[in-house]
Amino acid sequence: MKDGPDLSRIASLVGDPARANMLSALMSGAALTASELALEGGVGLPTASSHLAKLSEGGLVTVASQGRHRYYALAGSEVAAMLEAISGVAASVGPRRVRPGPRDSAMREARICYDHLAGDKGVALFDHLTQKRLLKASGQEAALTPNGRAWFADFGVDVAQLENKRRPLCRACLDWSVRRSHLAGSLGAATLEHMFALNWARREAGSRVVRFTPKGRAEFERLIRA
Amino acid sequence: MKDGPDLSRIASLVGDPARANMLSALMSGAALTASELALEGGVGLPTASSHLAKLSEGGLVTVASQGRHRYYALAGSEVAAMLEAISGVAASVGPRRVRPGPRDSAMREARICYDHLAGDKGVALFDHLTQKRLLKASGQEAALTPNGRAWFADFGVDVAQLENKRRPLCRACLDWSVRRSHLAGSLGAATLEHMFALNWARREAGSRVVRFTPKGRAEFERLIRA
DNA sequence: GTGATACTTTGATTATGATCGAATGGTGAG
DNA sequence: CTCACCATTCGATCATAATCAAAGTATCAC
Repeated sequence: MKDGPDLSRIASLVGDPARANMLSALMSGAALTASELALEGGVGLPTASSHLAKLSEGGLVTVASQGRHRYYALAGSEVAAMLEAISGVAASVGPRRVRPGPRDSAMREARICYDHLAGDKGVALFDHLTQKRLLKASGQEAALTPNGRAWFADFGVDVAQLENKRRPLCRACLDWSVRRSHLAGSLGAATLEHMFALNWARREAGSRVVRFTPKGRAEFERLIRA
Repeated sequence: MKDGPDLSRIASLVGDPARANMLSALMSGAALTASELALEGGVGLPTASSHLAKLSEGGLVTVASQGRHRYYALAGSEVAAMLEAISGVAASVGPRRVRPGPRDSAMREARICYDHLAGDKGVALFDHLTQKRLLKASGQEAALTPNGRAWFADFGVDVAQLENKRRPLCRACLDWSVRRSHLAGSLGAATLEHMFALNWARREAGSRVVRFTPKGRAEFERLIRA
């Protein structure tokens, strides 16, 4: 026994309902204050503070003090990917959630995953990119082809600028609702950003749901049919 | 809050040290009896039994009664993938494991992941396959090209027979030590099986470590250099 | 049948940690 | 400087669940 890294240490951090809810909220990619997270977690401020200290100590979240606020955020996309993986299992072996509900179906169609697009729409985009050989994916790695570079330029995303950053340009992130990959990395983030700028979609306040406008929906369809 | 599936329910199952050790042991892919798992978990038989009941109830493991033995196994590769994802985070933000130790480096080189090859060797194989366009991977999905089919036939794996099974032929599984993908699915399992049959490697008793023989190491090198 | 083995259940104990009220430490506004 | 606000720390309470001993159930060997 005691092979490999200590699973239980990390898992038990996620294993508390209050902390799990906080982490879910942080999956939106936004940095939230302790009070906001207390609300999300359904606990009092002192309790939330103690939880956040543990998460921070455990390396799952980072904290940035800004004036009298302290902003908490996920420690990285790796943590986000892990949370998606757990969500996947929870959904498949899950408690057979009785009524999916409208919020749930909206989440399945399009949502934020850390900072990029997930759900049916995210997977559809990823599929299109790989099928048209605009993107070459192997496992969690992914790389743009020359054609892909042109495609994104045409769409309006400045790939060259993104490449200067330390963060990987393309990543494949496993989607919990569809169980297939969607585009992550700085390119994934920039793409979603651009869709917001084009007014194709907007975020629903206080949730991970991304709502497409009728126009946006049509344009998106056109984009991935072309 | 209460977006998506219930993370904490699953995570808390993995969050207990005894259960985490048991699950780690099951990552070897073998089905183990309750007494063996009690040993792995470092707890008494009654305790282990209670843990196993919870894991089974939670859908993480399956149980098969055979005579007076009850064999427990991971519920599926999805659960295995989740455990690898958690391992990845645990390793990266980890408790700065002081001494990696020989066992650890052996695990990094080659180990069993559920039923296929993981570690440096597993990733090297996967890289070779995708680079030579023998395998086309996109996210967690992967598909053999015609060339790839020939390559595996040449190696000695009967692909056609594997395709009849319900289980997917190819999958990409994220490796916790290397953080890149290795080959999973029935093809991944059959490949490792064949390597054992060729005497290229054997399993170390009571652990996930796969030890390559000198001959096996050389042959493997040749295989992925060709 | 009897005894032995493999496992689960029950019940009681104990330890861990989640929770909140009250007090404390910083930060910004006036 | 003082007040208001955000957040953490402390202290005490309380609930959950991990643990094992002992008893119970089931299967196999003979």
